[in-house]
Amino acid sequence: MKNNQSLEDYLERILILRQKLGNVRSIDIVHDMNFSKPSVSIAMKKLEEKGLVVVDNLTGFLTLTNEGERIARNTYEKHCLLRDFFISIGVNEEIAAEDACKIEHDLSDETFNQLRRFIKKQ
Amino acid sequence: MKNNQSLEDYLERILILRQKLGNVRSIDIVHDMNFSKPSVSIAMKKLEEKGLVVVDNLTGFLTLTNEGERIARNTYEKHCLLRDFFISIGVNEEIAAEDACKIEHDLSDETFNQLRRFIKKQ
DNA sequence: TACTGAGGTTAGTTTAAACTAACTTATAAC
DNA sequence: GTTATAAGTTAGTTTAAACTAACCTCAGTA
Repeated sequence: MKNNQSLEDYLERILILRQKLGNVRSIDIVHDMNFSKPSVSIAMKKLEEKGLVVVDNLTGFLTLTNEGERIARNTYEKHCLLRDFFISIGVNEEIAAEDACKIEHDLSDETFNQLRRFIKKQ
Repeated sequence: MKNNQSLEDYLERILILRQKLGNVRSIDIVHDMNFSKPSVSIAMKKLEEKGLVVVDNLTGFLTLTNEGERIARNTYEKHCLLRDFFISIGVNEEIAAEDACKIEHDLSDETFNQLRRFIKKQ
């Protein structure tokens, strides 16, 4: 996945909202991410086209496909790894989470792996 | 500086090319960054408007203003900090530099400071 | 039954940062 | 002195991801 930073964010957010709310609709993302309804609507359409999300016609409930779930979990795991690392070196929790959000899409797998290894060794 | 990621990159690149070439023109950035001439031309115009760069009419040489120099150095310092940290935990040099490039604009000052502290303590 | 509000869509706009094609201008080469 | 090349600019296009305004549709209620 290149150039799909924002779509990864949406997937991750669906994962997190699912834990919080059970079922997730577009409007929940609108409220949670502070995006406009059209922005989310269009993003969901793209995610459906890419086979990462299924939107239920009747209920509007969003479901992650296997691939969507995989990406969401992967992104979330990176997020947590970075956030917790930042917290562990003394960054305050809110800023740690913000910074993790910003860079979780950009780091290479190699750097993530080495960071994971490094943290375990600490 | 928010939303000026690419401009920071240009400033940093001017700083680095200056060390390598002495004088720096737009065309040097074109070759170094693999951008088109118009992209660089327009970026330099923006940097001039913002008072970060001066372009010599006759020679085309680019000079960083005090503020431009400050930003360039700051960005470069962050780049090196991240790159060296990644290398120190086992990431290969090329990937370390690439990843540093990608995230050097995004991390908060707080996180940079804590990272600096942490590295010193190691 | 008609109205209201919630959720979602359509159409068109904005912004940033890249691009190509085609132009200008000045210098150097023959 | 004409021509070719190098550096830079102008004009217009593309893409991604946001936006607003205005619409549709359906469910619940007065």
